[in-house]
Amino acid sequence: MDKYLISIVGPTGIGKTNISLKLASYFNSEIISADSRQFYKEIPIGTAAPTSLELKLAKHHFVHHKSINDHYSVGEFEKEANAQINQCHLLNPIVIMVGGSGLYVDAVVKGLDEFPEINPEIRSQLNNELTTYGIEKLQEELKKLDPLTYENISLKNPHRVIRALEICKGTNRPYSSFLKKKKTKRNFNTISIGLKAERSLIYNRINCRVDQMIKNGLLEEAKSVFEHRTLNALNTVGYKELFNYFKGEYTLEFAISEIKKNSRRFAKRQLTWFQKDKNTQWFEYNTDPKSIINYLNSQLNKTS
RNA sequence: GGUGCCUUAGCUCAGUUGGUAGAGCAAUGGACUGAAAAUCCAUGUGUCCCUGGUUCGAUUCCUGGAGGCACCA
Repeated sequence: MDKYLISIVGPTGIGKTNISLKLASYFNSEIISADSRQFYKEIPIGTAAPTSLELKLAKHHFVHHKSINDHYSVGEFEKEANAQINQCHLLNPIVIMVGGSGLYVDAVVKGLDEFPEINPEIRSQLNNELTTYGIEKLQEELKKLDPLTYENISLKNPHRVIRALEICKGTNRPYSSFLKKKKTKRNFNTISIGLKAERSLIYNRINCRVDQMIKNGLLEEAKSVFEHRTLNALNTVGYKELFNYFKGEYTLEFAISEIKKNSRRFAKRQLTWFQKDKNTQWFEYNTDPKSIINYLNSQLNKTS
């Protein structure tokens, strides 16, 4: 039988974890997480990571395998996840991936171009330049070093401009010269499943889930990592707002409503990303898992 | 019961010396190649409370009504 990766996508709070467990149980599969915040073991509550009980129901990878102090990137994830999927395929031709981070999902399914490691010093220098001279200075630099990228990216987006510049400076080659855009060959076929729901329903679920997180001890969790608040891993919905509360800039009530709002906006961005992929088969959030399994079986038979 | 003020976008409100209206927030659409729960771009959605009157024309002025707030009884 061919090897398969079943990729489950959808906005935050729609029930991806639950479906992934049902499918894992049916196919006796292991689960790869593609969630850029559930990697971090210090922040399980605010990231709605699978509970210890759920983690016991199926073997999970890339959940709580990193510390907020670790450097991690989508490039490393792509390599590790692929290695892990190949490993899992030795035991079972079907592996399940769940995740809400579109870039991370695509990295595994579609692949990224190869970039060399860049000394992090370069990025922090560019960030200093940004704060002292403004984005225009960086835009001019990019125009000189890589006119092609200058034409193609959003120049008002500091992350994009700095990423391109750090490659140019770190390699003495234009960023654009690394973009091959060739189809990455994988050892497996991917079947994409999307979970959807009416917008108002998604928003209600998000609002309720945030209240539940507060009851489950999100404040204590956020407090315990407050001293590390400048780390990238903590530039995360649910934490940054509470940090403002701890600093006295927000009332608790306002912080909570901001968490809800930012979660809603995050869900909207996820939908924008996932809707692009025309290969995804969409199901209502409350679809009986049996229907999804039927669909998957029909796809598995078709291609093998 | 009396007096005064208010009623305009989902919310808080501005405004039109009479020519059917605009801010903030919320919301919506989009982008995305190692920061991605990050970062960035774009977009105004409206019985201007109702009813008559004046007027070429009323959301705006006037009459009456409804609702809200405050003070006085």
